[in-house]
Amino acid sequence: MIADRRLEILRAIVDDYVATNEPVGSKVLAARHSLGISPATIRNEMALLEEEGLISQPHTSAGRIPTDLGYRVFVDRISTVKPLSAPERRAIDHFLEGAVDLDDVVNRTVRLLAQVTKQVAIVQYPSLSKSAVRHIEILPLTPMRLMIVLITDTGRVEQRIVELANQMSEAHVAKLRSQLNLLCAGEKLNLIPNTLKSFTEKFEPTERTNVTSAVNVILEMTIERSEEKVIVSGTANLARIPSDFPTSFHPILEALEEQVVLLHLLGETADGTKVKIGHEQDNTNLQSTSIVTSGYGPEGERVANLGIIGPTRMDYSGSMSAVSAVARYVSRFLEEGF
Amino acid sequence: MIADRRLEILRAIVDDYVATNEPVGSKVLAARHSLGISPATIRNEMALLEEEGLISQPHTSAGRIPTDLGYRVFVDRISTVKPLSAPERRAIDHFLEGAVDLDDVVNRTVRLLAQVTKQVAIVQYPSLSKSAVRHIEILPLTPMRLMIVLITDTGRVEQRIVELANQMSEAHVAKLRSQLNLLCAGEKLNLIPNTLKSFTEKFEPTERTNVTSAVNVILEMTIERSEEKVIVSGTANLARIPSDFPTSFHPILEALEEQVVLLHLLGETADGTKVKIGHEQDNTNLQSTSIVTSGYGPEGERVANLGIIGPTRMDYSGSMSAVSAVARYVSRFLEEGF
DNA sequence: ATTTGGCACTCGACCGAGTTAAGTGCCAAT
DNA sequence: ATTGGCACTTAACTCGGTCGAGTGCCAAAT
Repeated sequence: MIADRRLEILRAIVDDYVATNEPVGSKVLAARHSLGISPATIRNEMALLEEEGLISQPHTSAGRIPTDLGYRVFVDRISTVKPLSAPERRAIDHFLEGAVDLDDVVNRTVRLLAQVTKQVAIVQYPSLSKSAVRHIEILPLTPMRLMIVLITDTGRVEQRIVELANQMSEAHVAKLRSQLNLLCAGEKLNLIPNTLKSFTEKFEPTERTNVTSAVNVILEMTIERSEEKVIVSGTANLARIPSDFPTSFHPILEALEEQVVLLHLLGETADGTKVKIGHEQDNTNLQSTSIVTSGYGPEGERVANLGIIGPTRMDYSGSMSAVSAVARYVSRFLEEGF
Repeated sequence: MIADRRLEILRAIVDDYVATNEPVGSKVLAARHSLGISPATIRNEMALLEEEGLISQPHTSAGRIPTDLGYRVFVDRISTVKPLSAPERRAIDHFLEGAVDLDDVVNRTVRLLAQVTKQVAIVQYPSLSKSAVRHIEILPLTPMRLMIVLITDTGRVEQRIVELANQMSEAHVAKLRSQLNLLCAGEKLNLIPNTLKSFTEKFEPTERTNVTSAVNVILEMTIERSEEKVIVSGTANLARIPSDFPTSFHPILEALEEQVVLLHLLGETADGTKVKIGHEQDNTNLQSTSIVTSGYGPEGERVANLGIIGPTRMDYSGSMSAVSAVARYVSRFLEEGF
């Protein structure tokens, strides 16, 4: 069990280091924070903290900086929820007013998050697989071509074009449309494959090839896109980081352009705010960054994640508050429908 | 009139400087390029080039680097179309195979462009105002709420939700839908406001308020979004630039996140490949960057721009070839419909 | 009239030695 | 257990000196 005082010192180190980006020594620590304790005592405690692997020295005659483990302890045991400032509060309470569609919601959210946290923000689109079909629209473009539009109850719209093997009359298209909607409307996307299993059997043999092509495309739309979409904002904030640039910079920018990597970073969708620090996350290129995420969506069934990514040396309290506040607000907004 | 030989020297300077990122002096110039001329003569010519403002010295005892004006002359008078390499050629010929919708086309394009040019690529979505309505779909979500989906012939889909003042029956919705499509199908988006001018008059007074709300939303969809969408890829390539980072970096990343700024950078949509070098473009934060753009879209009526942005010190020949090849290819692809 | 080699000059980049300041660990005293 | 004192370590900074790439100019050569 680590003594309380030692934790208090760790907090002071983290605070100072985050603020100044410089290894912090015993003297300044004693001066800046009034811990009624002399530098010498602090030195002793620091030696112990180092033994426990929570802090380390870049070189012999320098101050200490927190290790990943140190940040972890800080996040889990020390950091308190930092209340948001009044302007932040206000921004979060209003940023979605007048949002016009899902794209708009997601865009506003990611921008706000980047602005408030001064980090790179990431927002995942509400996952298709957990949302439900609102409507399927079929439009004949030419007699041999259909456009299929899938609209979900989260307001998302997907469209796809089907090439047909045979001509298809307006009447047949209308029949297909109404049958599809009859079956699928209100159905969760992940259940659609099941719902449509014996769908083609309702049609006469001559129509079947066409219907099958159409159905296949619809299935693709529901499944394939469960590889979800992610958007990013605030990359400019990276330039604030004073780290050793060319080295640490390229991989981060690269990761931010790869949907797959980002989805992996965001991780499992779940309630609550999660923090991944440095090496805790397995992407070797991003081991000096930390990620703060939170699920969002209707109560009980979080449909997607949002979060921020920044240097391990970040303001965890502030970031966590902001991320969870934004997640809460977006959830509420989505629940009410817009 | 500038002598040919002097231009030849300018070309050599540009080539070398782009390749090495180091001011180039008379001696290496004579060595690397076989211009059958001694360093001393080159020095004389360089002095003249400097007088004309095409090159400059960072400090007295350094080599020369091209000025913005120098690059301009290079681009206008010297640079030859650099043929694409075989792999580049091949990549460009196939990158759109199997593209599934407009988003997909734009995404693939921007990524390819970034990859081929090793710069940051920017692609503007085909502009709505110059495309035409394919279909307008109206879906009743609840009796008091409609979803309107607008599909254009470029394959773009926009959706919006309308809150109604009064209930609206299925039959009325159907009437509205068919009337709208009758009038608007095939119509250019920018003509829609005109087309719908006296549209409401076709309806009975009791329906009018609802119809008006719907029409207003449609008008919004056609007009408001003429502020077009732009997407970016290859920001990671910025990290390759060896320039004085923190200074020049932040503003670029910032610009890349601002749709408005990007649209301004892309400039007017027009045929042919255009180059803007350093100060030629008025954004004070981006004066050490150059932009290579080209319009794309169906022959004769280019509907949008695409291009790349990079340091003034860039491979203009290569970039221009790549940008125009990609633009040509995408145009063809869009023309054929996909 | 051009081109060229030679030469003196300039100025940033690089190197090494010396100094400084921050910080530590340990020990003896409180 | 805490503290002040002290010797020790080491990165960062400063400096003078050297080096080398590059220039401009001039007189000789073509």
